[in-house]
Amino acid sequence: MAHGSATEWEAAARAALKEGGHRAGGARGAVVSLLGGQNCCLSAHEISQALHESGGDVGIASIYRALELLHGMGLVQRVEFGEGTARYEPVIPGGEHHHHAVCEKCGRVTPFEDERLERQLEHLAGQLKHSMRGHDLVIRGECSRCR
Amino acid sequence: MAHGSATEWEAAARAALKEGGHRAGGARGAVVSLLGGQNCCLSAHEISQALHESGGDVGIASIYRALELLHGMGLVQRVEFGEGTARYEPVIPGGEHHHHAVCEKCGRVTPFEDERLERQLEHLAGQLKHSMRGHDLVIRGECSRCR
DNA sequence: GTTCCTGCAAAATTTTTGCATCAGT
DNA sequence: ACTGATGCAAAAATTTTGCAGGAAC
Repeated sequence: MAHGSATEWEAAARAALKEGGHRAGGARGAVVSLLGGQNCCLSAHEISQALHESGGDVGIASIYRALELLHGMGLVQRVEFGEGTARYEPVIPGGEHHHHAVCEKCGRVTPFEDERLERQLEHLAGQLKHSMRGHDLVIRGECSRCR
Repeated sequence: MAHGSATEWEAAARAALKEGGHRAGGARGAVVSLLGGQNCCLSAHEISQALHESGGDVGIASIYRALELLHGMGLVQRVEFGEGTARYEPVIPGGEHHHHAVCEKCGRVTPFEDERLERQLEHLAGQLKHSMRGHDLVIRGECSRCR
């Protein structure tokens, strides 16, 4: 079973891009590298900032375009925590998933995973006769530190 | 156990507003009435349109303000399906929850609920030492019609 | 009469698009 | 060279805020 490490994702993403006839130099490659070294979600603005700090000079539009492409290929997942900005994180298709607990007080995001939950979601999707290309679960409340 | 009907929600919402010293005439009352007759989620724009069609004349800013207040009181839940716009739906605090399966092809939203899932989420939040004021689950895929 | 609410308009954000230029194969 | 990618700037869309007038109590 796939373990889903960040580096593995980068390799998978580059392979999938090449497979689809897409180049991965310049801006798109920078986004893939950055996301590959990331285990949780980033906003477009955070990606832009991180790349600038690494010396790269990437237009925000290219970041959105790269994310849109990767999202369409199922390589990144888009999540939204109610801040008005979307966040993106790497996902290996068929690999393991993780979910997010968001603190409404301090904004901290705690990722977690649970195999039983995954199985249950498969089961529920089956009951609805709905295919499941992905899913996203957010628990909102107060984190262990703020309580 | 609460059954969570729409009308019940409207009564609960009006009571909670009065309790909190908030008025519910004009724009805010119109939003509460509309949401009360709704079993699933609406965007701010859809609310605005629906109210205009009912002859009401409600500023979009007041809709956002009403939703913000209701959200802060835990009476509406904010969900986001990756369209770039937020959607809002009535929730009775402590009442039953429902979740959403979104079709990536036709956009149709299928609400569903599952008691076992709720219990499992409680359990997971406990493990994380995270309180759970609310949660939101979206399954993305293709609906029964599109498959 | 006082306090809160509302609508309009302007502003702030986030995301998308057009287009000329540049880079990868 | 050819095709696709990039960056800039402008546009579009969504959400928030300021403020003067109006409604509720």
